[in-house]
Amino acid sequence: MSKNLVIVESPAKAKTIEGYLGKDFVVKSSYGHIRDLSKGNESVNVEDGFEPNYVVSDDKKQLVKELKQAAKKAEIVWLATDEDREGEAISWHLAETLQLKPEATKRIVFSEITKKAILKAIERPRDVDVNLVNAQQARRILDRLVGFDLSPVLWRKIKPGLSAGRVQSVAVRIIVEREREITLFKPKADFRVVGEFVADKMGVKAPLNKRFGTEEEATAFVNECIGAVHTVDSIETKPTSRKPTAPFTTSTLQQEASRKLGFSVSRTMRVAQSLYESGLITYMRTDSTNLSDDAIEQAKNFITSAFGDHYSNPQQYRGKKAKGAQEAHEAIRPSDLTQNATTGERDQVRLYDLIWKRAISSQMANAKLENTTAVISVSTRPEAFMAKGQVITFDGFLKVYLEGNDDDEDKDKDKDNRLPAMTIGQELPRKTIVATERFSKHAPRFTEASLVKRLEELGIGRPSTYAPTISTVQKRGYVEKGDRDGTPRNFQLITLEKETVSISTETENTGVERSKLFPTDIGIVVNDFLMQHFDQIMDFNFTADVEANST
DNA sequence: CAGTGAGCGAGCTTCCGCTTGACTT
Repeated sequence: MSKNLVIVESPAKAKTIEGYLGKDFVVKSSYGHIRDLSKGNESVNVEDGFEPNYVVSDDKKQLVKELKQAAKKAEIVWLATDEDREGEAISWHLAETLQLKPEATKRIVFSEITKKAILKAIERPRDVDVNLVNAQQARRILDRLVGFDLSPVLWRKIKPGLSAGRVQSVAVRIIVEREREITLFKPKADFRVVGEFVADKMGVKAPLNKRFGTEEEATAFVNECIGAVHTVDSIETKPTSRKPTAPFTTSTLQQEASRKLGFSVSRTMRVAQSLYESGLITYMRTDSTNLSDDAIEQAKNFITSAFGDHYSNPQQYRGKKAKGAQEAHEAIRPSDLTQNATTGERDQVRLYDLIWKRAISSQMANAKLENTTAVISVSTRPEAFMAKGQVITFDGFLKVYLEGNDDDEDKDKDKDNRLPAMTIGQELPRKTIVATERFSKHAPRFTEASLVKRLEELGIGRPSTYAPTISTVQKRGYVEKGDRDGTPRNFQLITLEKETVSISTETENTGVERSKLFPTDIGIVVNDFLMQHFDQIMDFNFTADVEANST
């Protein structure tokens, strides 16, 4: 029989690690938590120091029995659950439930699944960290008390089957408040002027450096451009650069799969899970952007041989951690970075492609660009047109990957857009000057993925709960994902062409929404009720502090 | 006399966070 039993949280991880450790080690999985608070009111004794009552859940009874037997046969049990608050608690629950002997029990941690990291962890065992376990218990107990005290109030006052909780109720609040903001929003119009000139036989479009608040001012400007001479006053070229983005965490993967592939957050997680179980990617529930040394080295070799030395820029992404991040795992990356594609189901192929590109590009050089601004004057007015061009002088990471953008107007930000040749003092023939009435836009409604982003910024929820939280608020009927057709809106166009000014009214479609989150009537009623009577629990900081203070 | 409807009581719902399958649709 084996001398050593190692217990980890995930069975896929167990399989990998067993391969690293050899025949003296058996590696088993706890499949997450093995115990939880009991179901009823006796689960927390509020009268007696909030004493929790834990039970092994029915679907874990068989597993606990097996682990107990395995532990009995082993000389040493290694508790190798994740290096975070929940992982520490799982180790403690295992020690209690399996009745492990302290002298034959060791706690080890590692945040990457490489042979080197595992062997190093085995050399440096420690004890279970009681403070971290207590932090987890406080978090668990508080979530139970909040959820199970508030929800019944909603059953009595509003409707049976409703729910409230530290995380979900704040998620609903965010959606409701954004909707109110949008309802109250009054669009403001201004006039933006664009001139089109001819240089080197090419058309150059250049926006004016001033916007006009009223149609009168805009019309006056366009009128005064009749017969004006347009001269190139200055040309300035500035080098800039763009940095690649960090490899994926759960939340950035969900956002990018939503933008680029149109996936819901649950679809992203389902597909990522299947890639993980096939051994193709690292763990998909993580808040860390760290890469293992092995992965960085592998990326460096791949990039150097595929694109050349100057495309490689090995680096670790630190410093912009999400609030409350615990970094028990690596970033999400391909297990083998030299494998640039996978086969199989279409969703898996596409998500793998995204993960590979993001990980590889994170280890590539900055892109170098040159931004050129030509100032084109108007002889009759003090304002000037600003023609902007951009040339990519070295593509760097852009060769592989460019992060998506939530804002449609920024779409061309990274395109090559070269200005035609011009010289200072040159007079440019003018084709047209057009002043267009533009309306300001309200803050966008949330998508599933942008709500996850917001929750993460606020430090609310964890990688394993973003997708379930999004589905809970929809299942309860607080929030609906839906589309809205736009409504037509008129706007004015003032055009100067061939020294003649014309004014026309055009129509645009505004307010089109696709796959956005809308609060329902019941969502609004529940939110307002909770805000009125339990405002402390609805506070963003309260709910985030529960997570932050316990680490 | 049998079926109907009003009224009453009992039992249920619910949290967050860690993991996969085992179930339907």
